[in-house]
This record gives sequence, structure tokens and C-alpha cells, in this order.
Amino acid sequence: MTKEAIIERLKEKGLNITSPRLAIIDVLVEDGHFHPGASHIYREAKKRHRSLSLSTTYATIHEFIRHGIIKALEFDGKENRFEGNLDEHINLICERCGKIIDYKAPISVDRLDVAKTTGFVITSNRWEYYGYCRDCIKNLNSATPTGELRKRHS
Amino acid sequence: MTKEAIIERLKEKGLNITSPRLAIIDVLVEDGHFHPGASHIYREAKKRHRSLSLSTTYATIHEFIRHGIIKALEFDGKENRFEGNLDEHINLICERCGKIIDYKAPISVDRLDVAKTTGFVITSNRWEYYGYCRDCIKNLNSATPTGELRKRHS
DNA sequence: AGTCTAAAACGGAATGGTTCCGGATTCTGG
DNA sequence: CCAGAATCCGGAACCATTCCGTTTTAGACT
Repeated sequence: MTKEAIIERLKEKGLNITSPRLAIIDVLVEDGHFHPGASHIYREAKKRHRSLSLSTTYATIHEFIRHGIIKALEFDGKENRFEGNLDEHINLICERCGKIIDYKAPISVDRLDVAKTTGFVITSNRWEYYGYCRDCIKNLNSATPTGELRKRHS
Repeated sequence: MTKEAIIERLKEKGLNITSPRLAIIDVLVEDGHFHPGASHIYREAKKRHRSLSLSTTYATIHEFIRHGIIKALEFDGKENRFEGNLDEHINLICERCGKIIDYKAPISVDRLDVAKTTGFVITSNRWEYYGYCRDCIKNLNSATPTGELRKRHS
């Protein structure tokens, strides 16, 4: 997703285009494929807009989610992560370094079937595989993982 | 999963069969299909073993996860939930009342393909649909959801 | 350019499920 | 029955995230 497209979307929705938001958009466009967490977005966007606060970063992220620009991947015990790729895909999540890889694979679950048999109406989904990425398998014995991104202990 | 099977598994692994653990096993066997959270497990198990502490509840849950007896569904902003159904399935998660329904559907993603194209080795997965359950759709306009289970605000 | 108002940004304090810690208790093998 | 290990317990700590009261800013309209 391009910077211009996001700005256009914000205008359509009647949101103000502010300097903090532009800084965050820049980070999302540049580092979006990393599936960055809030602290990464904050750190990088602060370089572009010095007075940026963490709470504004969170507020902006929420605003973007609410308007369908990004999607949140929520975790417990780790930082949440955010992605701009809204096409249906599987996220491959490395348990060692935290890297997240998009994997395109057609998932054929008929939503009508789900509704018919359970009465459940689907609004969104979450497809994830956990495991180890290529790099981490290579270095499984070596000392420290390369990634940032661990919340609490263990 | 039956109580006896779980106890057997714990013995195999060399874990002590203690009164707090039996209380928690009882709750998991009885309420497992609710995908209970830690606070529910704690509250119910405490009725059976009065001196049970919350930290023991968490420790026991972790022990059970480590030995493949239950699986954690981690969320942020909400309580984590736990399930005893370890067969591959999709969890239908109601965003209004927190109910979680198991939906059996064959998901055909070739793990070898994933490994071949990305180098990523899969160890576990997470398949989730979010939306609204039958009851909540019926009562969408009415006041309060029936479920327990919300962590923070909004 | 100046004014007004709602939206947005800010810092700092609060939140709360979960984890950690140190000491007490219980289990198990000998 | 005893020692050592496993487990349990309460309470304090953790920390990403949210909330709150105040200040600043964007955008529309003079």
C-alpha cells in the first residue's frame, strides 16, 4: 500500500492529515513487511516527528485499524504486531526471532457452510503457523536470536 | 479428554498428582468445551480445593500446556483461553460474548510446501474466525452480552 | 492573515492479566 | 521417619496498553 493511497483513504473518512500521522504512515509503508510492533513504529516515527508521544502512536494505530488500513495481530506476553497486507493469507511466525512471513495459500472454508451449521457469522479471521524460520533453523544452537520483540520474561 | 487419561499422562511424565492439580483437571474436563480462561478455572477449581492460589493455577496451566494436555489461545486485551481439543480445527470466536465454538473443517495446507518455498518449519498453528455467534446475532440490539471475559475496556 | 472549534497530540498516571520471588508445605523414595 | 525435591502459596513486580486532563493544531470560514 502506498503513502498516497493511505492519505487518500484518510481524507475520504474525514480524518485530518497531521504531521504525526504522516510520520507513522511513512514507517508503515517502509517497514510494513516487517509486521512492526507499536514500539518499533514509535521509535522510527519519532525520528521524523520529534515530539511524537507513545500514546499518540497507539491512538493513530487504532484509528488506522478502525478504518481498515492496517490489521492487528494480537499476542499475549509479546508485543502486538501490525500488518498492511489485508489479503487473506497465513502468517508464519518464528518463535525464536519473532519474524513474520506472509504465506499466500488459498484457504477454502465456505463461510456460508459455517453460518448454516453453527449460526456463526464471520467478520474477520486469523490464520497462523508457528515454528522456526529458515535463519533460525540454521542458527538453532547459536546463542541469541536476532529479533527484537519479546514482552515479558521467558 | 477424560480425567483418567490426563492423570495417566501426568504419571508418565513423572509429575505428582496433587490435590490442586486434580481440582483443575476436574474443571478442565467439565468446562473444557467453554474454552475457559484462567480466572474461570481458578474460581471453579477453588471450590474443590479451598486453598488454591491464582499463581498455582497459572503454574499448573503452564505445566499442562508444556506436556501437551491443553493448548493456549492467547489474546491481548482479553483473558487468554484454554482448550483441550487438540485436533486441528477452526475456533469461531464471538466478539460480543466471548463464546468459542470448535468448527471441524479440513484445512489443506501442505507443510512440506511451506517448508520448501519459505524454509519455515511449522510446529503449531492457530486458525480463528472472528464474528458473532447465533445467540448474539439474535440479541444484537439488546443491552448486555451474556459472556464473562473481557480484560480491559472497550 | 486572523478566528473559531472540533480533532488531535501530549505526558504521565493507571490498568490488569500474568509472571516472578522467597518462603512454607507436601510428596516421594529410601 | 527423614531428606531432598517438587509443589504451593501470597504478594509484589511487570509492562504493553489504555485512560485522562490539558495543550496544541488542522481545516473551514470569514
